[in-house]
This record gives sequence, C-alpha cells and structure tokens, in this order.
Amino acid sequence: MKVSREQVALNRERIVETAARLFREKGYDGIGVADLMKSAGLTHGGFYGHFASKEDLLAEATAHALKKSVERWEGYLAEGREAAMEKITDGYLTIKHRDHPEKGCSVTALGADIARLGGKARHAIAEGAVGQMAVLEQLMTGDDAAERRKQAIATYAAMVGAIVLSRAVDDEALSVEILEAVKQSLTA
Amino acid sequence: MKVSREQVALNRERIVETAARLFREKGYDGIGVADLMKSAGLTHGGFYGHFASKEDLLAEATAHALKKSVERWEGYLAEGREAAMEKITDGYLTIKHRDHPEKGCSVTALGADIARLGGKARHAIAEGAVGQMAVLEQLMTGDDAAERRKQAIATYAAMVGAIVLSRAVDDEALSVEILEAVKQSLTA
DNA sequence: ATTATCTATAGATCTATAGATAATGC
DNA sequence: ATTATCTATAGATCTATAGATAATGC
Repeated sequence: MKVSREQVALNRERIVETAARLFREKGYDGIGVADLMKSAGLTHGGFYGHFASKEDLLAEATAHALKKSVERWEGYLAEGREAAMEKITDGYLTIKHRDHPEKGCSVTALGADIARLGGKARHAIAEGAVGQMAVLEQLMTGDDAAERRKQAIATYAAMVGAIVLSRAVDDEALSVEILEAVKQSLTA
Repeated sequence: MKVSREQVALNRERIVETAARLFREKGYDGIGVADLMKSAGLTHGGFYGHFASKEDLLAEATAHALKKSVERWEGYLAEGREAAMEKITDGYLTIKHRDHPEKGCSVTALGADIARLGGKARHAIAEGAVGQMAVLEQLMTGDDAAERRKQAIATYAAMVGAIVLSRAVDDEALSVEILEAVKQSLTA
C-alpha cells in the first residue's frame, strides 16, 4: 500500500486543502479525522503519518487558506486603488461569501474556535490578518501612514463583523442589510 | 429527590445562566450536558426534564445573555448620547471583554457555532442584534434615520469584528492595536 | 529494506433515555 | 399520587495508536 514520494506529497496537500474546506464549513469539532480523511480519499489511520494531531492540521489548513486569500488581495493592488478596494469589498461583503464559508475568510469561520484552542492556529490567523491589513493600508486615503493603518484595521474589523453577523441572524432581509450597510460605509 | 416548584424554577434558571457562561467560554461543542449540569449543581440525567435538547438550551441561554446585554445598553441611553456611546465602546472594545468571552457578547463567542447549527439560536442572535443596533441608532449623528441606521449597523459590525480578531490573533500588541484602532474610528 | 497506507481497536468521550428514588402538593 | 432528580446505561461518536500489508526506492 506504499505510494511514491510524489504521491505522498500530493496526498498531504489534498488533506490540507480538504481540511481547509471542511473546517471552515463545519467548524473544528464539526468534522472528525476519519470523515476528513475519507473526503480526501484516504483512510483515517494514515492521518498520523502526515500530521502529529488534528490541531496541527488545523494550523496548517488555516495558514494555507489565509495565505491564498492574502495573495489574491495582493494581486488586486496592481489595478489601482479604487478598483482594488472594489474587488475586495465586492468579494467579501456578498451573499455568496456569507453562504459559502468553506471557501471564505478563515477568521469569520474559525476565529472563535481558534481563539479557544490556542496554539499554532492562532499564529496563522495573526499572520493572515497582518497580510490582509497590509493590503488594505495601501488602499486607505488617510493623510499619514498611522492614520491609514488605523483605517485599515477598522475596515477589516467591519468586514469580519459583517460576515459573522450576516451568517448568525435568521432574518434574510436583516442579513442582506448588514452586508449592504457595511459595504456602503466602507466605499462612501 | 423531588424539589419544590419554586426550586425547580430556580434550578432551571441556574442551568440557563450556567449554560450562557460555559457555551460562551468553551463553545457549543466544548462543554457537554453532563459537565454543564455538574456546574449547575445537578446531575446530567435531570437535564431532559428541563429542556428537550442541548440545542434548545443553547437557544435559551443565548436569548437570555443577549437580552441582558441589550437592557444594559438601553440603560445607558438616559445618560445622553456621548456618555452612552462612551460606556458602550468602553465596555465592548476592551482587553477585559476580549479576555472574558464567558461574560461577553454572544455574537463574538458563538456567532459562528450558531450560524452552523441553525434553529432557534439563530433567531435569538437576530433579536439581540436588532436590539443592540436599535440602541446604537439613537446614538448616531447622521442626518436622517436611514443614515443613522446604516451607521449603527457599520458600528456594530466593526465592534463584533474587533473582538473576534483581537481574540484570534496570538500577537498581544496587534490585538490591543485592533481594539484601540476600532474604538478611535468609532468615537472620532 | 523501507515506509505510506491500511484495518482494527483502545479508551474516552458524547447525547439521550429508562427506571428507581424520595420529597412535594393535592 | 405526582414528579423532579437521581443512577445507570445504550449507542454513537471521537482522537490516537498498534500492527499488517504491499509497493517504492535503494
């Protein structure tokens, strides 16, 4: 049942990507190692050859997802300030993002879980947040760097809060109103 | 082992309050019915005489915690706009709130869990959010009601996001910077 | 020969229920 | 007599590990 080194690397990558998706969708406690490995096309006993623990995988999956997200935002920078800001808010403050946590922001989907668990996953969140905010800083219009940094933090917090709130309420009209109000407040 | 009707009511109340604290502290999956009942001074078999399921308790505990929070905010209104706004942000955007989720905002502590679980708890969140935002609306300075409502939503989202972020990152300086930046952006 | 993955399982949870117990309240 | 709480347990999880298997890579 041994596979090639190349296949081992591919298997590991598939586990990380599957975990990034399933943890965001179901929460850390919402998916077990056995089901997760099954989704990646492997059996659960093999998991511990790749990772020391489920928490280690969470940290790696979170780092992976946030890194991809930061890179996407960084790519928008070339298109100019206004276009970049529009792409970021249009991608984030939408019904599509609200309804697809498995492909969305890890802070909104796993922030509370990770805050409780501690460990390496919290570091992954910090690195991701620093990366996202660094992009936002370049898009802010404040007079000096300190002001732009404050604006970037406030902008990111509002975006995170908007998604958490829009997912948590059972009132569709209110949920959409939250997304719209925050988007308008950030682009006004 | 039967107790008086009065005692039954007190026991039920204590279960709800214990649950409101422990769910916020440990997350919905982080505390079991047995440990929860033990914390309330009862045995776990008795739980199902009070509640149909653990999820029903979550809904009731969330509604209870948010109702108390809305009432506190409403109490500030009598003190005038600026004083009320200061009390709300000083109570929310602080290290104390960040470090004590068990006494804090249910949206930040349980929003993601509840979004996934669905059911009555989502309705409790919606009612709580509507209540908090209604208070904030009265404190906003926009020209018309529609503008003040938008401002209230954006303010609430930024507050929620600030706490989620400040808890999730493992960098103390960054965590404090987030709380400070959002507080300044809301009171500037 | 080495090792990645497999099957099987240990041991510790979890929610929910069944039936016993004993104190309330008619 | 009724019923709130108790003890005990069913049945279904969960993470992690042990040892077998079989294909890679020296």
